[in-house]
Amino acid sequence: MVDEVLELLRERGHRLTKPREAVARALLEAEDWLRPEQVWEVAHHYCPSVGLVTVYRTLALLEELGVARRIHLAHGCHGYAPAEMHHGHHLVCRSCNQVLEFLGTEDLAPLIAQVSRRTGFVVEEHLLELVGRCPACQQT
Amino acid sequence: MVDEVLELLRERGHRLTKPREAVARALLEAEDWLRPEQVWEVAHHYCPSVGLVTVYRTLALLEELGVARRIHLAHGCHGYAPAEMHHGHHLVCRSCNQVLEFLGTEDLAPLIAQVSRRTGFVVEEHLLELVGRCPACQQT
DNA sequence: TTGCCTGTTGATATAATTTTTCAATAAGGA
DNA sequence: TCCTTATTGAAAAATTATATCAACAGGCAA
Repeated sequence: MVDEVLELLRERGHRLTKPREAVARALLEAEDWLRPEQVWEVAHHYCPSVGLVTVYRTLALLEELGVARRIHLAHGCHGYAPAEMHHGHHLVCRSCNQVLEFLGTEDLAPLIAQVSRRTGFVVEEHLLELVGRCPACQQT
Repeated sequence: MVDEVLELLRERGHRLTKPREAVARALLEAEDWLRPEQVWEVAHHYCPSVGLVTVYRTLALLEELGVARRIHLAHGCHGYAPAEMHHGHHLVCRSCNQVLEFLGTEDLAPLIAQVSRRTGFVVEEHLLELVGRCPACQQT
């Protein structure tokens, strides 16, 4: 899994380094999306010397390679999820900020095709965020 | 238009102030979404003394009232659009960052209803972002 | 294996954006 | 008009992300 990413890096002419491996590993083993700083905490475990700056750089690189996906959060900072995990969309609770993934990408295909036809855009990815209140937070 | 917002503010127990009116006016007359600083520039025109901090506070308040909608942009900062304008979604060009609005909310209604039923979430708003390349940027 | 070239890194500084603090101000009811 | 208190604006602080640059290390060639 991580190996495939490292292989991809090499193919594209990037060097294989410990920091990059650590960041890739941290992201890929995530159960959920992580904020850059959280990625850093985990990556740190694999490569103690890794700096936060490199985490940012590597996440951007992984996004470019299609391995990571950037998520836009309600409160302004960014999160990243492994790309294959994020073929679903997310559901954010406005109160407790929990994020639930749900599937349903195929429902959007016709819409995307239509938009693409009308605007000339090549749509490379999409993000559907539903914001609301989870069952627990509705009771407040 | 602005009057309705002011009325809504009063109904909810908020005070009617020049800065709030200026921010509401700036946002409502926008052709497109604006970043907080852009809102400030326009609001400034209606209330020269208004500070950027108040713009942030008022935008948050307007969002709470359902008058403004927060938009999550690719590069991390936020933008706001009048709520009624933003019943469409947006299409972001990865290269030049231009944002196009497009309609199609009704297509999502069944999906939202289904998710709501399955998860127990009350979905209050949604955001669909398509990211890709605009016709001009495809040629690079 | 050794050495070299150059892509990468990490620390620091910097930038950009948003939030907090708090004294002064002004809205709106009495 | 007066009083209470929500609201404001300026400055400071916090947060998040990026730029700079000398030191380092990956990987190819010899």
